[in-house]
Amino acid sequence: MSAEFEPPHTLSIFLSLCLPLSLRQGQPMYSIPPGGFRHPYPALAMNASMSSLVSSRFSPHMVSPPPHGLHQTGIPHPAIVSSGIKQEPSDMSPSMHARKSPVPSKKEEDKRPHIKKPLNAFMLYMKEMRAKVVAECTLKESAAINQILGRRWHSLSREEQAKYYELARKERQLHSQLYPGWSARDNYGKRKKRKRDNKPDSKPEDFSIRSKKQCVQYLPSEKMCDSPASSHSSMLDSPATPSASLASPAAPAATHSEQAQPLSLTTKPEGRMHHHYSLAGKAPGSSSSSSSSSSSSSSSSSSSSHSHLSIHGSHSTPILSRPIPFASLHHSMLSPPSPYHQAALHSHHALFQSQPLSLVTKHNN
DNA sequence: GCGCCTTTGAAGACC
DNA sequence: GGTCTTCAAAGGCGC
Repeated sequence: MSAEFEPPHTLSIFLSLCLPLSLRQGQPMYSIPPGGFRHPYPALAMNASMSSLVSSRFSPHMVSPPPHGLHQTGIPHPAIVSSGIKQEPSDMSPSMHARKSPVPSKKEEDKRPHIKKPLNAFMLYMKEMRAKVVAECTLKESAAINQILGRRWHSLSREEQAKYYELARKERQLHSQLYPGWSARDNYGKRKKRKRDNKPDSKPEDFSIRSKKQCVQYLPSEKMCDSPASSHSSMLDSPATPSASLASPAAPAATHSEQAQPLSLTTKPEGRMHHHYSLAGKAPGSSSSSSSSSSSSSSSSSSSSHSHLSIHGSHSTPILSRPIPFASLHHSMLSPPSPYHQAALHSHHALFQSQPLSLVTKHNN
């Protein structure tokens, strides 16, 4: 029923969640990409200002008042796609009914609309900036674009990042309001992600050797795209090896933010996109990991192309297992994950700028 | 046509 | 509690 087009509670939720947002004050938070925009919460996109507040995750046809439009529940979430992954919710009859049936059969489960995860801050940033980078760099491959965006992300000011953190937080809130029962776990396995190294005969060091292309090498010098390239290049290829920086106790005051912050460090061994350092008591170059340019990712035996940096061992021998994005180094280590920690962050700003390479090592208590 | 690549962040799973 | 894994977006490319 279209009568439910605008569930009051939904609107109020949206308003309470999103309107206070002091995003996009100078510029549109989400520029409209060539292909049209996708709105995260189309049902809530009542007006221009609102729609521009939230990220875009739905195709235009979703944004404009759909003929059959909204689900009976009146809460068509952008994150909803029909069973298949990466599908546009064309005939969407969203989510809610998935949750209505308490014990869905397997068949129903397959039909169950796919409620996507809310975008995190970086994803929101990417969505906004992708087109820009594509235009600037004439790059098309997302892998390359994402590399650039990743570095740009870290070059953002605290305030700028905070905007996205805040938006992401609100998105999560809204998402949870709309889908109280939803869990990220619901989407597990729906992506048919890459096959892990669970092949019985795959050696530990094999999993890093992909027959497919490693990834797109983005050439910084060719374009004005992203100067940081040179910086991280110098940063990570520099004598100051990751281990050196790892050894740095770093961010003494960042006690709070150390929690569960995925640490990343991507190195760019000449000509390669990255390889992974494993510092678990071994030198980066020793044995499995970075000895060759074969982009060996030793990390954990089961780790994928991006496992997290984990610092463990005797609390003094950090292990770097996640590909460490050049610029992300300092961010991961020094910057709080969210605006919630901005205060503390603020005090670290100077350090952040002057000490790009440093890791927060866990000190045993 | 599916999956990988690549990025960061959030959250679930696991130990 | 700490670590690991998966997924979210995106589009070119390999198989």
